[in-house]
Amino acid sequence: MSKHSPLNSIAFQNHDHSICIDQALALAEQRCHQLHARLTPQRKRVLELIWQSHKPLGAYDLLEMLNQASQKRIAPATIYRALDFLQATGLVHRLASLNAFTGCCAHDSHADCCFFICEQCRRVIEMEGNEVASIIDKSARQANFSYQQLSLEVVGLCPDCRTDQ
Amino acid sequence: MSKHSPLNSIAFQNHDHSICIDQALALAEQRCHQLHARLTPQRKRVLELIWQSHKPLGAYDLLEMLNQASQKRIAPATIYRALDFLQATGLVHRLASLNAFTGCCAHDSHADCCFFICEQCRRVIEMEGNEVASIIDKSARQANFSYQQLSLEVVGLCPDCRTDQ
DNA sequence: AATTGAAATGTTATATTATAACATTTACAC
DNA sequence: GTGTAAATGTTATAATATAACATTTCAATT
Ligand SMILES: [Zn+2]
Ligand SMILES: [Zn+2]
Ligand SMILES: [Zn+2]
Ligand SMILES: [Zn+2]
Repeated sequence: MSKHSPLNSIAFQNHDHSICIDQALALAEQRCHQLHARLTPQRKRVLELIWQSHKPLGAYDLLEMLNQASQKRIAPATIYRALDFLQATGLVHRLASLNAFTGCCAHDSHADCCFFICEQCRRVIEMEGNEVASIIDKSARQANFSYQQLSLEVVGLCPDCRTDQ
Repeated sequence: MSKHSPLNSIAFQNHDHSICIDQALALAEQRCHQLHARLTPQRKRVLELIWQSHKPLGAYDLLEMLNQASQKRIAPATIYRALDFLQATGLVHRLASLNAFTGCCAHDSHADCCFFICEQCRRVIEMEGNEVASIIDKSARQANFSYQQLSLEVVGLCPDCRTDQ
């Protein structure tokens, strides 16, 4: 359960992050091809920036990074459109509690993810396959609530940062 | 399990909401007294506005309501300070996915709440005592993550709205 | 009752995040 | 190559939230 893959939520472990990046980009190409969606250079660039680390980035962070990298100025709408696309294709998540965006690490499903957010170093891991969804499902059924999507954001300290205390 | 109480998350059921309001305000008085915190008229007014329904309100909604009710103009900072206080005393929750605030319905603990949000009528119920926290706790231990607080927001359709489809 | 220090509120300005509306360019199917 | 839809550019603005400092209110102490 700890093979090196961005899909295993290894953000809190020491790892060769270039592999995360490579895999994420490869997945993006593949996914977009399947969906007949266009991973344009701009969208790809945004995805690359998001994958520079496991720390979520705000839209204006991305904007600044893009504008420093090239000469031409880009406007917020451009970033938000790229982010909309990446979310729609399941390549990126928005973390509501941070107003920030992070690459999707999930193997199977982009939905019903659970995020552990380190409040100190800001790194995030994405937990897949936890039992939360099924519990919520049960609970929703009891309440006669038709559950469509959930977002679970857990704040705390990652292994590194908790020992630094 | 369905006695009338705002503390039972009955937002999706027909109920006499004035009882919710009364109980919420009574709890607020009691809680603030215990904590030696001051439930000033302004803070109380904000809490009353939030409890007017089970639909979360944005800070600027509250601002507008306050400013229409009285003559003197109030600035955003005032609202946000009241909201900060109400959150700190555990009387109000902020729903990150909505940028909005809702009265706390929890019996015991203000923490680790789970919200079911109707995407159509906007009403929200707060689920307490579900098993999510313990699962997250287990999952966090496995990941060596020291979990401090979680927020779970589930979007879907309430019983009323799902039949209206 | 006057003093006083902390808490609460007022006030002004500004930061941060996100979207609307319309023009232009680009890529692809035909 | 032409037409069309998608993508991007551009400008303006909406929506949410906070910073910084002045003033007022409250309650404890003298
Ligand atoms: Zn990595
Ligand atoms: Zn950390
Ligand atoms: Zn009610
Ligand atoms: Zn509803």
